[in-house]
Amino acid sequence: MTQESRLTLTGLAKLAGVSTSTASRALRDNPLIKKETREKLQALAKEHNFSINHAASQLRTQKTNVVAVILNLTDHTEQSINDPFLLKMVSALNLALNKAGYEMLLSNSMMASSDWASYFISSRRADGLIIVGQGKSEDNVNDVVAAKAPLVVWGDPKLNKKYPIVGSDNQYGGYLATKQLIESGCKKVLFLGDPEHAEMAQRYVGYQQAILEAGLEFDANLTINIDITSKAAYEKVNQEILNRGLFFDGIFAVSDMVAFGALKALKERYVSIPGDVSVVGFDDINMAELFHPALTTVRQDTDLAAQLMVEQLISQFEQKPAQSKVLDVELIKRRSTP
Amino acid sequence: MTQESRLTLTGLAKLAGVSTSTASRALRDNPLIKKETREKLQALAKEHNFSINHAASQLRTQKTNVVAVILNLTDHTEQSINDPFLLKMVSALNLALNKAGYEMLLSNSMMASSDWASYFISSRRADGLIIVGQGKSEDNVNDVVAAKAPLVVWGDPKLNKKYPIVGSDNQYGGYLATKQLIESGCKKVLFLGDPEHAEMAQRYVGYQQAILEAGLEFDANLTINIDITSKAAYEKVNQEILNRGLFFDGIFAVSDMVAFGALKALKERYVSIPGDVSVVGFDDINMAELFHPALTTVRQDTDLAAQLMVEQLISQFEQKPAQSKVLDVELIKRRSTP
DNA sequence: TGAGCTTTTGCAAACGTTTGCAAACCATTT
DNA sequence: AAATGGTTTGCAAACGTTTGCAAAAGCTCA
Repeated sequence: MTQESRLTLTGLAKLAGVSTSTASRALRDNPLIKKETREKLQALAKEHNFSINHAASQLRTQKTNVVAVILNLTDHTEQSINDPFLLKMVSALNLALNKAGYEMLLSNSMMASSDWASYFISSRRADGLIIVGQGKSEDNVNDVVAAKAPLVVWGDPKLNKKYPIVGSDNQYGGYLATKQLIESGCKKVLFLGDPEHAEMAQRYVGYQQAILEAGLEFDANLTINIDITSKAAYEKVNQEILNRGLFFDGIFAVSDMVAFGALKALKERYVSIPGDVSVVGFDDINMAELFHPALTTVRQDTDLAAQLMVEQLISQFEQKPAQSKVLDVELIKRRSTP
Repeated sequence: MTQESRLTLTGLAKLAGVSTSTASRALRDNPLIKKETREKLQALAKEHNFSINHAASQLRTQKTNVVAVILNLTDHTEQSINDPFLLKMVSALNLALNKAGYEMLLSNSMMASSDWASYFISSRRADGLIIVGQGKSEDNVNDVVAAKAPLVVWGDPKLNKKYPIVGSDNQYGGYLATKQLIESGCKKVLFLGDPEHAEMAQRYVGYQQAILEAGLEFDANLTINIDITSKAAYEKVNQEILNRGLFFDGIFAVSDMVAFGALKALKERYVSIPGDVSVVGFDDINMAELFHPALTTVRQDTDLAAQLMVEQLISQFEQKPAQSKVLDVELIKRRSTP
């Protein structure tokens, strides 16, 4: 036995010579109860190392104080679970949730493969859902909306959906990145990423915008569609150079990891950076500044993002309306551009 | 209202024309119930999108099916929450737990600042605890042990504690890394890390062992004590070179992140790698192979680790004894050593 | 037909909280 | 001394499951 029959609230009450209801109220610091009584019980609880049975409390109050965070990576073609940016997001969410008094239940999309709403919400495992990544399909998310579950999504906030989305200003980010490359003298800037993925699509729009604005002509051959992983980037860049030579002088990589993959391929072929090719990434993960050359990139503020997502979720708990939020992005200039 | 009064098990039973108890058993596929009845109820449940109220179930069964994972990072002097290795560990644990039918409650040490056992276990938030990182102090962990809570720790398994520890063979890892450096011709190998941190201490032992075995003499000046972050490594290596010149020809970095920091400093000073200085890291995070030069390092198998930790925890749930487990490590030779 | 089995179902009592409502208490005031 | 009003407490009924035990139903065989 791990535990000799645990002290219960009723037990604690008996110890203090009061009723269970008084004990309950006292521990929750309800002002109905005389102050001395409250203090006495709280002290007693501490002394006996008592803590409320959460399951019972949940059952009675219908509140779990838990938020489920789901990494929505439909399959291998997308950002991998190991993408540091996603993990950074998770850890920021963890912090923000704890600060707001919620626990975080972390789930990959395996456990509740499809029906998130019924698995997490109607089964009372969590009060709300934070879904990281819109992925390419939004069926899962729509189901959650249909079930009227409290929900916030990390994705592209410009999309006008029926649910609140928090995300960076991806279009402007793509614009900034590409503009920087063009201003460094690049004439043929590669777009390296997946233009069908919601957030990346916006970055792609920004990329095109910057090119047109600079009076350059848009060349579809410069759009390279790959999975958003360093591996895919490495392999594709390698292969492209092999097949077509160095037909570009700049790369806008849709994420830092993609940029790293590209850089690796370039270095192996002795392409000078930023001499022959300049590179700009997206995210500003920790590694960006450690890398050699330090990566010029577009920073996304994960801490603020997490905080906003939690705010929007909590406001739904309180039956208040929630809104999508657009986060400012910032270009961080380092050594992969001249 | 998010939800019109939810369907309950009793409701479902009524719908099917059976008693609540029958419904309960049917859904849990209890062979006591006739097969047709079971199938009928399971179908009905699916149709109405019913799922058991987890809180009620928990209360009745005293089982949560949740495991709390705690990142035990005492303070800023230790590995940061952003260390990719830790995050990789977390994601591996998530997978392993889900596979075993458990949910993962992720916590930094903020929420339940000290009394983990009472916060998570006696309050029935989780069935067991997985603590990642022994840190420098084990007071918290000892409290959990005293409360007889099911527990597994990721750390140094050679330490003979009263609780099961899963971890790599750190001493052998340190030995392998250092031996590799010496065999590459290094005569003065730096130990870069924190020799007081449990796991690192073992790596340090291995480092010394390899040096003595090779007939070199141990030089305390080559032990550089720093926080286990890339930033600390970068700054310290920079400063050391400034003060003492290039007084070493090899670095055993206690983690890949530390290695990256060191590499950055070396590159900025135009030290050739591995020409002038060879470097070996520890962990084999994804970035190790993307980095330039690709990092020679000692791989820790996080997937296997996670699986073992979950196994050892579950065996405690079943009142069976649990043991510490030592994981094999493997030297991955790349380009930062000749 | 009914005794004796086996299979299948239902009753009712938990699990440990929280909370609306009523009761008890206490200090004032008439 | 009783009525008044405010403060502090306790009663008892939920919340929605699970499960030991007993009862009902179905079957076989004499």
